[in-house]
Amino acid sequence: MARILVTSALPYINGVKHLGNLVGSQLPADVYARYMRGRGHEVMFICATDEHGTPAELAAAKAGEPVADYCARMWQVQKDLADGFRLSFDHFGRSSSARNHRLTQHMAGRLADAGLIEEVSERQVYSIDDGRFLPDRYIEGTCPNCGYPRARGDQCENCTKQLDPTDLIEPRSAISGSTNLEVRETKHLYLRQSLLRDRLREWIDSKTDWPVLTTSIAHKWLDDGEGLQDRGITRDLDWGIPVKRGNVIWPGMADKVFYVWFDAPIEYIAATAEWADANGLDDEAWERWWREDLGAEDVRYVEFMGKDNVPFHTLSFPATILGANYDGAEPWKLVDYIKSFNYLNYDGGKFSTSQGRGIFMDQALDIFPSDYWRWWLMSNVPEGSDANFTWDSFQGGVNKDLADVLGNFVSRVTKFARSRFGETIPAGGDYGPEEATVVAELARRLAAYEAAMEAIELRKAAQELRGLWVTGNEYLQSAAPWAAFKTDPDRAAAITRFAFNLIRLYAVLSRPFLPDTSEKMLAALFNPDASWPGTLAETLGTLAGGHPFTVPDVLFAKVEDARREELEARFAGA
RNA sequence: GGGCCUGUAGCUCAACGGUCAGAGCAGAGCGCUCAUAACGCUUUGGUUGGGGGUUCAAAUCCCUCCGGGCCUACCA
Repeated sequence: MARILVTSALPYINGVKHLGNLVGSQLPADVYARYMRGRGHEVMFICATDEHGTPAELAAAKAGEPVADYCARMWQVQKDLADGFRLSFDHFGRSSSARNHRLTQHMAGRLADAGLIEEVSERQVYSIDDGRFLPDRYIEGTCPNCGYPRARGDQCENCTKQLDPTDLIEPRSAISGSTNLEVRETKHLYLRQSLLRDRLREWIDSKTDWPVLTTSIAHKWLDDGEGLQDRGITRDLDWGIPVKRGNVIWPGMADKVFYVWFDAPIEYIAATAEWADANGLDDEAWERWWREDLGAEDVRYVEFMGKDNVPFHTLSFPATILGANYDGAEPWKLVDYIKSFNYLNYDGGKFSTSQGRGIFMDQALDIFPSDYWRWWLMSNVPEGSDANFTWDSFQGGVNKDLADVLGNFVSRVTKFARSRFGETIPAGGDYGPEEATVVAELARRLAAYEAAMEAIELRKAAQELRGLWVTGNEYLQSAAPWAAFKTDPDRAAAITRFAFNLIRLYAVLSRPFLPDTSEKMLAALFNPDASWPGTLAETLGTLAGGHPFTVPDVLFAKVEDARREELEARFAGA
């Protein structure tokens, strides 16, 4: 039994996430975690809300709430949606937790001890009316290059020129519109990750099996311009983790907090500690996942994220991990595999929160059960390139794959059996050469499915899973128990029994993708053994004659054309 | 500007130097009647974006041109 640590990129706290966010980290991570649990491995699956930073403060202000209250409320909203999509986190934490405060401060202290922290004095724009420093992109003004009146302080969206906030003509606060701005001197801590450049490169170069998307982004950052740049890890904000060096005051850093991108990945570790706390366990329970000197030497750590997150996970966070072990005293676990994803578009354009374009997690669950979404999203997950959601494609995937191939298989088997033999699986007859042929075919496809899941090639895995379902329909057509019933009832009984065992097999194999449906299928069989198959010949004998069953309700309702058209219109956007 | 990815059947994708370039959907025909008018079988359809090169052999490697996407470091 292996031990597998799985983390999903942390969803940001400022509102309900859309399907593009879901498909790029939480959902694939869940499918992988469920698969590994199904194989009998010990899995720790961690996620949390990412709660700090300027957008959280602004969202709270807009909602008229104290930021702590806002975050607590939004955490619950996101938790409920995660439950709705059946995301099987062992713990869904919060980056604002006491655990993360302590651990982030501890890590910063270790990095300072290692000589990897530098104090840098810089000039930042301060908005007097807003009472806060403004990140570059929260300053608007006229572009000095093209005259676009709504250029942002980091870049002009119109002419794409990179800007410095001080370049802007008539700069104003993007928050309040105030022009009462001034440049102030402020001191910040920088993580000197440039000093770790060679070690990071060596480490990344050793990961020859990582997705190209992951390594190419990492290399880009290592080699671009003058190479890996040091990064500021503190901010002048109220909401966040106070800057401390371990548990002591950091001179000159009062009233500052750590940068959200410094504390967010550390929350992976802290959330595991939160998990231990929530379950009444001691520190050893979480340390054995994260500390190579305390039991984590055999852990395989896999991270899931969208491509925008890759630089932080390939460079900054590893720099923190490596730096914190400068003296060999704290060997924290480095990631073993980074699965990164491209973006999901909505009908040819980007999902957009501000324009109300696309589908958000809460809306999705109001429209269709989570398994419908899980299936379409995973069988179209943007692995190789950006993918595109259309209602037409969604309708096709649900109707053909789920309703026709899988759902109808369960329906035809259970209804045939009930009408001919009653509500117990028929005894009589034996499996013959036809079943042996199907077992061989299933074995081939199962091996391909397992290989794809091990390699985290999820589109391919979904295809192989569908192929396994198809094999059931092929078998029924060829064995034709309805015909055999008239001449050789024992033969019909054997075919039917075999088909019931296929239903059980499909329930087990489909569980990572379709947890609710899997449960319904097993329930219709009165919850037989649901362990992953060893040998197929053996596993297809699990259900014997006399075992009771019921005909389940239709597993997947078809998406009608009228329904699709209605949804297309409703989600067309502003 | 620079870097990376990408262009294969009407659509979505696979094939990672080696048998006639494959699959799902869509289209056509046949079969079955257990089933959500579901399922199965057969079949139409491609000068692999264009051009050049390397090789016994190229969708695959190299060069070039054309198209699409992403990233480019203080939003997270």
